[in-house]
Amino acid sequence: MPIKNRNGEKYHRIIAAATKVFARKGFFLAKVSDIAKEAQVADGTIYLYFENKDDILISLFEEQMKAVLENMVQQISQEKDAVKKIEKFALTHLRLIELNKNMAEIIQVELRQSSKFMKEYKNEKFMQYLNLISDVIREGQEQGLFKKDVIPDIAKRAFFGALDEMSRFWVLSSHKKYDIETAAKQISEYFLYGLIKRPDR
Amino acid sequence: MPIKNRNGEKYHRIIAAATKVFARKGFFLAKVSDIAKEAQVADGTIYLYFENKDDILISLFEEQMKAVLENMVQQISQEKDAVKKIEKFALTHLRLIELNKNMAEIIQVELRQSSKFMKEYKNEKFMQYLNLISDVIREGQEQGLFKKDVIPDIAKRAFFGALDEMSRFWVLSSHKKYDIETAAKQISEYFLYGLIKRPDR
DNA sequence: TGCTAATGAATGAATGATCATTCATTTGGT
DNA sequence: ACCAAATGAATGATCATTCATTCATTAGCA
Repeated sequence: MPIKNRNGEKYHRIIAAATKVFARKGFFLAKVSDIAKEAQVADGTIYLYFENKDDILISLFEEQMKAVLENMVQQISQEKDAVKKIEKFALTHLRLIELNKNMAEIIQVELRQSSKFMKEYKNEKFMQYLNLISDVIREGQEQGLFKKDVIPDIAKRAFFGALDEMSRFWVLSSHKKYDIETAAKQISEYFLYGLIKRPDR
Repeated sequence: MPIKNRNGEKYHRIIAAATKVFARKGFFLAKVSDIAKEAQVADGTIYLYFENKDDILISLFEEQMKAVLENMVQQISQEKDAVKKIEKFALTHLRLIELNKNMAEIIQVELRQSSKFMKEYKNEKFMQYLNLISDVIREGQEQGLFKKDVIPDIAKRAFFGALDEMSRFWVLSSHKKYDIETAAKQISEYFLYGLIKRPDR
């Protein structure tokens, strides 16, 4: 009954297998036995490490978002300038997607659903990730760099959403017409300088 | 066997019921019998109008996206200026969300999944919707208004993603801290003029 | 050291619950 | 009376989860 060994290699093997299988089929169409097969364990073994199927998904989020968040904090802190931080965020985010498509796909698709089938589960880590953006924007405003009428809580979602939609495109269509660097550059450019040639204001 | 009456009132009642139920529970957790109950028909009646559960979802998309697309084309064509068109797009998109939360939720969550469990189904209408944005951007570039180094196929996703993430927030958190008009204004402002106070270029 | 007992991780077949779908029957309109 | 439309109980397939059993490892003891 008590779940054991949340650090053992088998635990991680199952997480890795689940990441693959969920990405391929989606949470609902993925069978626990698929995950077991992919991880090369017996079906029952899964339940020595996880409470149930939902718990696999939640654990997977927690594990990966923790890593993603830490990495982003680290990357951003290397830059002083708010403008550079925004650019770095975009680049780091898209690179991450490139690096781990499976995880990206799960975060995009299943994360969205999570609130629907896991009433209790609030994605704390994700909020923290989003708030990195608004913090940078506030910083830029304090430095007198960014317009003060920008609402950081709206801008953070807009910026994240832009990156996220771009990565959805990446993940779903297997062919990359543009490389990561170009996309990241473009998107931060839009947000920082706008589409218009010579702003009147 | 042959499905009848794709225009009858019962057909539309079922679509409406499905929209409600899918939005509440998500596609996979929604039971066909839930939809039947909501539509006040017998379970079996559903199968007089739809091939199967998937077909309900697909039909629902087709119906609603058609309306959404037509409406947006109409709204945008009212504006001459590319800048105004962008602003109008944002406002119209978010208003639509506000107006029909259930549909918005389904489009956001289930649409994403669709490619995973309906291999054949390519969301043509959605691509058309996205392309409205890139068309406007190209138009703006031709008018000499928008920067020529903006890549319309990237920008369309960025802009749509920004709006979409905003509406996800709306749909999931029931409390609206900011009104539609403010959000739409902010987001188009970011894209058009950027976050930075006095652009050097 | 050599032997037996105890442990608990791992297994995978069996269980039981849950629906999507079907179809024999009924209803209601003409 | 006829026929299409509608019904909803019955069917059968699909898994998530359980649990009796196996097996390798460790502990205890002489």
